[in-house]
Amino acid sequence: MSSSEISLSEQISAHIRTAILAAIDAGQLPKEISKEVPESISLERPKNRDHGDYASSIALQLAKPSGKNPRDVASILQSNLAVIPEISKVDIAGPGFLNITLNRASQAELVSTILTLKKSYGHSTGLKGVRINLEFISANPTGPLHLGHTRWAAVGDALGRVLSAAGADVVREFYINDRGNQMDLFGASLEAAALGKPIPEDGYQGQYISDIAASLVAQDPQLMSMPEPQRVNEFRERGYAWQLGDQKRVLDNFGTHFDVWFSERSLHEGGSVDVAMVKLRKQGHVFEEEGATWLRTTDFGDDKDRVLTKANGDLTYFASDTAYYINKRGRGFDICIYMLGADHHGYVGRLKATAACAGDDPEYNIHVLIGQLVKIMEGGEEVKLSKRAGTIITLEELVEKVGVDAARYTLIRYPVDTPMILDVDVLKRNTNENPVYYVQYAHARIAGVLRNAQELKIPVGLENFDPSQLTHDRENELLGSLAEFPKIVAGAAEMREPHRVARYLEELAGVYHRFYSDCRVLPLGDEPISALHSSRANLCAATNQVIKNGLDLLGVSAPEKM
RNA sequence: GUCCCCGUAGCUCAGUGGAUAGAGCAACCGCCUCCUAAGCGGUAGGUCGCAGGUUCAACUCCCGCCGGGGACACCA
Repeated sequence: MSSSEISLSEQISAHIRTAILAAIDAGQLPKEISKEVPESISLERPKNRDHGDYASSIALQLAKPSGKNPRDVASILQSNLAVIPEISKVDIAGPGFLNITLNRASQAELVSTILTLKKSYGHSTGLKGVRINLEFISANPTGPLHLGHTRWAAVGDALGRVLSAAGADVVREFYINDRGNQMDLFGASLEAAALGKPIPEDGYQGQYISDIAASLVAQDPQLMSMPEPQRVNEFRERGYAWQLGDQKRVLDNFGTHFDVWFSERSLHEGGSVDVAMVKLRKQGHVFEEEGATWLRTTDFGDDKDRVLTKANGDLTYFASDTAYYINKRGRGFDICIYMLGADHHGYVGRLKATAACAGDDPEYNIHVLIGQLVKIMEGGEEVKLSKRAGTIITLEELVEKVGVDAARYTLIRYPVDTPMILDVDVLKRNTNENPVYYVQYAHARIAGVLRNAQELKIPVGLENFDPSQLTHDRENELLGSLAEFPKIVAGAAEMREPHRVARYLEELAGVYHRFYSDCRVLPLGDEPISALHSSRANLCAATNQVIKNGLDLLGVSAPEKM
């Protein structure tokens, strides 16, 4: 790996570690602290610019074990670090922070790195070789995708992209609950609607049922004259196909794509349930009681044991879920990520216990994300949603109102474990209130500058880039932000929190706008073209690459013009 | 009753144990004879729900309260 592929902060971090070990060898620090020295020294970017480009609190951490004053420890490290070429100065501040200021030219080399790596700047290898099954949405094929599904459609897709960028081998999977009572109710509801009869008790209401029924009959009028039970079965199966096709179409328009559409039926027909049962029995956590077959999930912290097979011989949904998990692991996935709605939070304990019953590590092999509710505001008040009354907002309706970019971006920029309120009126506005425009505008603005640079025949490209030109504080700030990107992406992947990428982009856009107001990129009037113009244009190009890469991770477009 | 999530500026919310807790909006004051003003600068706004504990260091971790939301089936 060439040095340009290791970030400057990683190099500094490694230098600090070397400096500590050297100090121990030289007897400046006691030998006993060797085991206290972390594998990688964490650096942070100080909020306050007076505190340098990077800061480390390592001296504070090592002070106690080495029996020294933290400022003395810092002072020993300071002299060992000062000789490193990339570092221009090291200050000791406060109780013993090491504040490191980088040599500006070496920091500016980042522009070359970004413009060389292009799309892959921000990719990492933290999850290399890890096979991840990412399951999200998994709606019943009995109705349109609603607001809750939409949150997952955006966040799940972004998480998939982020995990891939971190090197993981990701398969996105949609589990189709196409088996059981709900499907029968769906079929019966369609049939009733077609015949003009009242929808059955607990059946599916809503205009969409009559719409589907009508188009099924229009496709094949003979449906109406079929004998029972064939007719209701046909309504169920054709309705299923219609609805699933509709969900696929809507998700496709939304930019969310799945690698696997996994049918619950296939789980049963393919024998996965039997395989799972055998495996669980072998692990010794299955027992019979009161005529039912149970899984002793309480062995692993669940609050009660769960039924696999009911007394009447039917399999429970829990049995399907369990078999599905074991099936995923059987397909070679190391980590199974589930993205579930808040109403499923009771599942977390049992899913983890299930994994443990199957002999897996519930802390590693399975990861459950619980998404909180999305409320929607329009015209200054909350839109009351009720499935029964048919006032649901679908993914498609939301996209019609605000567009794919605004919908995706807004849904992604909040952590999923907090309830969010989505204000339709704000999303229609092209102002700072709507952060997606703030970020996209930065991209469009830079694209405009670069177009002008080309027209003015300013030499761009790396052969015209001189890092020593970039000495302005704003340039330094911008370079610092650009350097953060790979860490942000890796952290977002590790924590399964794609919203961190969105927040970072807002920060980066802000830093760029400030740079833009203070640092003129293109020559003014008759000013001759200089190396500074070329170097700044390259800095702009690098910034745009990073914004583009970030927006790509969110599935949001990066417009050239606005 | 048990479990999960939340409580940070007037509002909507960020904040992986670090220094003076941040952003956008709303309020007020400024900045376009020249690169996109969908932008930038400034002022004002805080007992980080309350009380303990751990730590050199707590909005962050632990314990207990208070307040808000949600979940608890041989339902799907």
